Amino acid sequence: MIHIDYQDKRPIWLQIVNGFEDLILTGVLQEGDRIPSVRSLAMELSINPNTIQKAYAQLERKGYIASKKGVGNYVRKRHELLDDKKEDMITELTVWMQRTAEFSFDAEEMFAEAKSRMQKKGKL
Amino acid sequence: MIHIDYQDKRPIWLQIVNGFEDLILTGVLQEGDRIPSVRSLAMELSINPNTIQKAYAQLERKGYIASKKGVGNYVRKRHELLDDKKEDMITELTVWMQRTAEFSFDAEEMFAEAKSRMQKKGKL
Amino acid sequence: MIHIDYQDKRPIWLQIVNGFEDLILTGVLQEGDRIPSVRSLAMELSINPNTIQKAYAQLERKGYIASKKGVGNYVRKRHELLDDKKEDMITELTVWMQRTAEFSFDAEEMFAEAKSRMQKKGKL
Amino acid sequence: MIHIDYQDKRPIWLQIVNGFEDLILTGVLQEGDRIPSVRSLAMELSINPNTIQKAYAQLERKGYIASKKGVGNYVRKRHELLDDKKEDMITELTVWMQRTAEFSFDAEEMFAEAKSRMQKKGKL
DNA sequence: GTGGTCTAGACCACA
DNA sequence: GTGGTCTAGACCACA
Repeated sequence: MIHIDYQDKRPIWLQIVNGFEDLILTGVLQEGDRIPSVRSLAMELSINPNTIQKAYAQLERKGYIASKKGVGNYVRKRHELLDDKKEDMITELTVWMQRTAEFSFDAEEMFAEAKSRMQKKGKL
Repeated sequence: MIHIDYQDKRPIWLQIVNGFEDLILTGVLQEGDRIPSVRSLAMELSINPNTIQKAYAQLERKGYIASKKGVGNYVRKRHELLDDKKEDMITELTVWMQRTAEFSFDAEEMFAEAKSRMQKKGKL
Repeated sequence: MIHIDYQDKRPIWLQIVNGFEDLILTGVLQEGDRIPSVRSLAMELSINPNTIQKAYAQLERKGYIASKKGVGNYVRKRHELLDDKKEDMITELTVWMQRTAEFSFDAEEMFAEAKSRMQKKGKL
Repeated sequence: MIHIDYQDKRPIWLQIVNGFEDLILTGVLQEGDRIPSVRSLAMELSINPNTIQKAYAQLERKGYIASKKGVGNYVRKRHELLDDKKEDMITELTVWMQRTAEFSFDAEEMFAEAKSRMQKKGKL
């Protein structure tokens, strides 16, 4: 389910957080599903349990999962999470757009260019 | 000229690098201009000279400035740097757009929303 | 593995960078191999950890190694690096050749001479 | 006669040394010619006389010029200098060739490539 | 004075 | 323990 890339600059705990976020937001993991226990995932990925613990704590803080002591960790409702994600991504884009203005770049033109690159990639 | 924010997650040397990049790319600092000496900027910002040194070494590596022992640091030609910056920002946007696709978000709609937020900010 | 020559004009950090470049390009260090930790190499060579740190940062920037906090430094893929090296060496040779032209020397003749000196050395 | 490039990574004194070496070896400056006095060249290039002094001392040490106190600096015989230069360049090439061997590159092929690049440049 | 290198040692995030 | 950042301070070449 989760894959760790040691070349990736992100710390391992963040890769795990982002991995579960994606699985939940894309619907692979559904509301109410149980995710692996700290210890079993630690075994599976050959990683220190502390690192998994840190990732799960973060996921809970962000509202993606709920932990029940002695029972396990469960995926929470997805709809609001998606809205949050969208909101975050719009904020990101707005910051990006402010920078284009700073350097007098044409945001529309760059948006079109990015879109065409997406399509080329899709065709590969 | 340069302002350090200790709340900022970025290390100090990176804030300095980014600060000068902006000053150069926006044209505040022109080709051939001399930037403060390692020691004088260190004094001004109450920062260790080694940290400034690291930032300046990075700026030289990226092609923003030319360092000469016993002389100082000078701003280099700006045109190519701007092209590089634009290219980097398009790449950033393409990555962002790929994520919208992942979650089945509508990139066009979000782009329009970001644009309208920009305009609102401009009116404030 | 690495040897520091205090008579060498190059700074220590550069000697370390060049040392690892050679070990990687010649295949002594293979893709995925772990190189010594900053502290252990510092101890071994009786050098300040900061100096090793600087060398490793440079190696990462050049694409030779990947650094991970709390994990270590690992050798990256070698093929593209070799191509880069070859390209650099051709550029060097081209510059050399331009100088021969400047003084009306015969590059072919000098190339032959260098080759014969190589062979003599090989026989020693 | 001499031109200083502040973008050049070489220190100023070395640029002056290399500048005169070229002028002498290419025959622009002939045996017995007088080169500018320390002070006049310092004035002309807007450079500290100490820097010129250092360059001239180096040139004398290498055998390119002879200084006569209170009279000036004069160019020495050229033939042997040219031979020295050629010898130095062959040594350089031999070192380069040893590195090709280290990485199992084909020196002949690279030599041909460098030559073709020279020709392309010549045609521009 | 100016940039570049290096040591000694501290502190932090990550694992 | 491991890499990354930063301070304090010294020394060197260059100008």
